[in-house]
Amino acid sequence: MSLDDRKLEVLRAIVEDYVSTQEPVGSKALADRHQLGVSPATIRNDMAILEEEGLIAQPHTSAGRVPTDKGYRLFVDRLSTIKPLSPAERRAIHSFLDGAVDLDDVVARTVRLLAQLTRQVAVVQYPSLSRSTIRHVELVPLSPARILLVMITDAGRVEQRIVELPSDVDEQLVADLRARISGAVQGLEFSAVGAAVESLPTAFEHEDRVTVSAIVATLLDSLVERREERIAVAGTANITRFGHEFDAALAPLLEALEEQVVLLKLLGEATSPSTLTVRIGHENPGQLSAASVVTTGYGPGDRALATLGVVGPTRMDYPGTIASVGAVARYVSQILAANS
Amino acid sequence: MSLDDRKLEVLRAIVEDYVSTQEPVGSKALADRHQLGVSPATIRNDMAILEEEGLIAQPHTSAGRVPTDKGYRLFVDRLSTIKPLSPAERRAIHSFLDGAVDLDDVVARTVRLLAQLTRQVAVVQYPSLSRSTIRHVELVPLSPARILLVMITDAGRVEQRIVELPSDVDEQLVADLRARISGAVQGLEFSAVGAAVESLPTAFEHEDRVTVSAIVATLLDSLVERREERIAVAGTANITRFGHEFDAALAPLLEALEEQVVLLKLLGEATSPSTLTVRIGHENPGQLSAASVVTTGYGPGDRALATLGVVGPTRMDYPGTIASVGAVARYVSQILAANS
DNA sequence: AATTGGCACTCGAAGATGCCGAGTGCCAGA
DNA sequence: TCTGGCACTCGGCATCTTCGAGTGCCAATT
Repeated sequence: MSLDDRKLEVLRAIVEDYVSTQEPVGSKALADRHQLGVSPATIRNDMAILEEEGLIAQPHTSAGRVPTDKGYRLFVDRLSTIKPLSPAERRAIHSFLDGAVDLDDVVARTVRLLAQLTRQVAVVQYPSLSRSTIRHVELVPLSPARILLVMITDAGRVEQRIVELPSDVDEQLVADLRARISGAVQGLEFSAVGAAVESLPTAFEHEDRVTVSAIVATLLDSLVERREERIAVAGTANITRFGHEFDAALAPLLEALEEQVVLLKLLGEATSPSTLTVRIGHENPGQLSAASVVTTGYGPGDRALATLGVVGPTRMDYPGTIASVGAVARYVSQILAANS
Repeated sequence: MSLDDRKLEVLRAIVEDYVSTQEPVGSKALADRHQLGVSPATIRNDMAILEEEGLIAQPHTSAGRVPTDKGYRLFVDRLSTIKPLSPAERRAIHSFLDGAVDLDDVVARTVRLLAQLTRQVAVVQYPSLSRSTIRHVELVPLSPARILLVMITDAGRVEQRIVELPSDVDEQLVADLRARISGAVQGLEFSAVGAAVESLPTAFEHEDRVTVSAIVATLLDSLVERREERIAVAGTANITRFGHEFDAALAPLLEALEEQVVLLKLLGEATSPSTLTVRIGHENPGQLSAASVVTTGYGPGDRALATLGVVGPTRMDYPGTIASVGAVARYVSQILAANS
């Protein structure tokens, strides 16, 4: 027996009720709260079939039904319509983000906004260096043997590193090198920088090559560094609302949220802002197999420089969360585009 | 009746047992586990007096005693000796912090180290700008109407801001201004910068004053900005170990740890690394009245630029925590001093 | 063939009950 | 001042009972 429309309707009703009440839902409650036009007994038969299909389950014999991960998956893929944001939510997004003064501020505000809108845990990756292009490179001599290397990306991100040189270096050389590096890499993607600067040292006098190599090496270093992937998290206090399934699993979850590595895996590859990824329950790596994750990419003008999203219980309001994540990603992208 | 030595010894025993077992401790257990040389009955009499003094309390009639905030206070002030760190802990501190490449890295490592050592929540403030001195100021023209302002402090912190100018400006003026600002503020504390640059615009041609004022204003701005007080937090997962008192109060605690304002109040004024502050229970502001906080200042060569510390349950291992916080602060201070 | 009402059954949640024992306070004696 | 003895209190725990929500199945109806 296949799943006719009414059975799917029953599944949708179960998901919606369970999300809002956080309690297993029974056939009677369903008949009362939704206009399905059939009696509880009929619904029971449908539920038996949905259960056979693995879409819903009973926590224990005399309880109502709860959607399984598979059930949520079907709901998200085929049954849910995008819930439009309320005017208040739209206003919140604009007023929250409009005051941002620089990139750090944009990210900080975005993550807090998302946490507040979705009442879940928000995660925002800083625009990735490797996918950004270089707007400007600067070398500033601090002392004879110390140089400040500054890089500015098209997303407004400023990276700086202090380079300790093996020997003193004169200002003329620095200025010269600055001009050459600038010329070589301006407008390039970071991922292409390596090839572009590789041959630079050979253009210099032999005695200067050590110095030049040191600077070039640092520049390359900072491309692969830990800071390349900074991540902001907010709304961790919301996990207390995730429900009793998490009472025992709080520690692993909190640990996961402090681990860069886990978070990066979580956010995954940046997708275009118009595509949105939903990962449900066991579709996530181990520590997070009881959670769902909604992510999408963002960046100036639809170029996905980084990923943002939220982490919540599998029993989350998918349509609402999806709408919020999408709207925020689009608006942040606009702001970044305006600032370039 | 005053508190003779044995009663204080009983209090110490109660604190130590309660900290290690997390359970109210009774007279019998005390007599068994400590060599007090008296019988349980005697201990009971002593406990009755300690209770009258408000140093210990009974959760309910037929339970053992638990130290009150006042009891912990007395324990910390007069009964606890500093617990020397284990060699393993010393090694951990060194190996953890020695690999740090720059200030951000030092802070990031410190906060994780503290969380790991104390198994509590660690909080580290970035070296405060206003108490730092300026090592270097740089102005980098990015485009005709855009300048990058970079400031480097003696703690190695690099602050940068992009200044949008009202009109184009030529490079000569920028270079000139750079030299003047540099001369005026180098070596000064940030808090003294305002007075030092105030009169700068008047030294320029009338037509340039608008530009100069804009740059000076941004410079002053960045002194009072939100980023002035960045704070790193780690070990939030440890709150799950804080005990059942916190089960209900998890959300407020997590919220407090995300709120800059609360954290700043928590860390308070930076004290010298040799002084250490312990705030117990209700001595803390509202949301944290169930927690204890151990903080101390740190900075290059005993100049307290910022504060670091840990937040834990009132029932914490004070001697151990105090030793860890102190040792970490001292070592970080050394590292900062070495880098200046 | 699908739907429905009826009905017996299951089983967890929530109380009620009773016991156990840790811990106390008090007292009389050393 | 300390100690052993003793009666008392009361929370925790295990056990038992009750209650009812929810189910599956079946025979009757459409």
